Amino acid sequence: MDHAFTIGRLSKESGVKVQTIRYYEEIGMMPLAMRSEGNQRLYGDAEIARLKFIRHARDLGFGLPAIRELLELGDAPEAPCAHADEIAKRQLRDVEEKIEQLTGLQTELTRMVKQCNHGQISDCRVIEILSDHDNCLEESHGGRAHVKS
Amino acid sequence: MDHAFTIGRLSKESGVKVQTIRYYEEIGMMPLAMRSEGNQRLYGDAEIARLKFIRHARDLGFGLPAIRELLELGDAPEAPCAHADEIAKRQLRDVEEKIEQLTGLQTELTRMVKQCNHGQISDCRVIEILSDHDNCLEESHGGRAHVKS
DNA sequence: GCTAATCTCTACAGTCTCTGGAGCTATTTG
DNA sequence: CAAATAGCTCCAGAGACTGTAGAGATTAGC
Repeated sequence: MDHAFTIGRLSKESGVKVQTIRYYEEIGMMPLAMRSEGNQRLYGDAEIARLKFIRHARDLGFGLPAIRELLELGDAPEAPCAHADEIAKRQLRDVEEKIEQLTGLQTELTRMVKQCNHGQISDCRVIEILSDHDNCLEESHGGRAHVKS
Repeated sequence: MDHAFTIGRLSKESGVKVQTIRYYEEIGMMPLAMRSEGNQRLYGDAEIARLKFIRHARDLGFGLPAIRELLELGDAPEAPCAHADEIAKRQLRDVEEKIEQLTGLQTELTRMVKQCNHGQISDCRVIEILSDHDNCLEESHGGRAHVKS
């Protein structure tokens, strides 16, 4: 935990590319790293965890602004609750919604895999099924849960 | 079912923006549309279903390459199941993994919201939850979610 | 100690997936 | 039939990377 390492090692440990790490630093998702005598970035274990977190959250479909908020919850655990609570609640709603939708897809994919028993996919109904799910379409907040808006 | 309609109606019915539909055509996610005398694209019901499917899958965090694969399952209904089965299983694994991670995050966020009601978030473990997931050796394929909110 | 291989640095161009605008044409409707 | 609406193509830009070039830093082998 003591000896710092450079960006290449951080990249390997976290699974985030070197360029991406520098990009995250640039946009403030990662703190400004200490520098060595020769101007190379130096990191510790905390950065590995942070990057793994970002990577997973990205994989789960969160946008960087959302992830930034989640990171803030961890960065300032002593902060007054009002704001954090609001963020946590909003993220929680988002997460619950994602789970719900994914569970629906899981069901359909499972059925499909079952139906697909080494024959032909003559009645593969993924498209039908997913496109007929009108109920989960009109979502409150304009559909895609992402940045922007 | 018979009368064709133009892109605006398709957009409304599917919930996908006009520009995005044209973009999908450009990159081959949607077939080249027939054109009217005046060069306007004409569509039928099949396109509505296809676009709804794409939209849902995007909302769920699938990348276009993955969606393309899923669409192929429906486009080639006479194809032998082997490959399709494999794709479906892979997507299913991906979905299950996401659900698992999201559930962990959900638990943590719920806990935080609860704690918030009583004072402060003394130990926020959001990062830990999502950063400790080493077992899921990041896999490429199409899981990437580029949706941002 | 010197050199070659291997990072790392900055800066900037390009990709992917949309999204929006300008300027013009087609269609609908009052 | 003119105005409003919708569509067309082409182009720019945003978000989140990804890759490349050229120069400096670090390390490993001799």
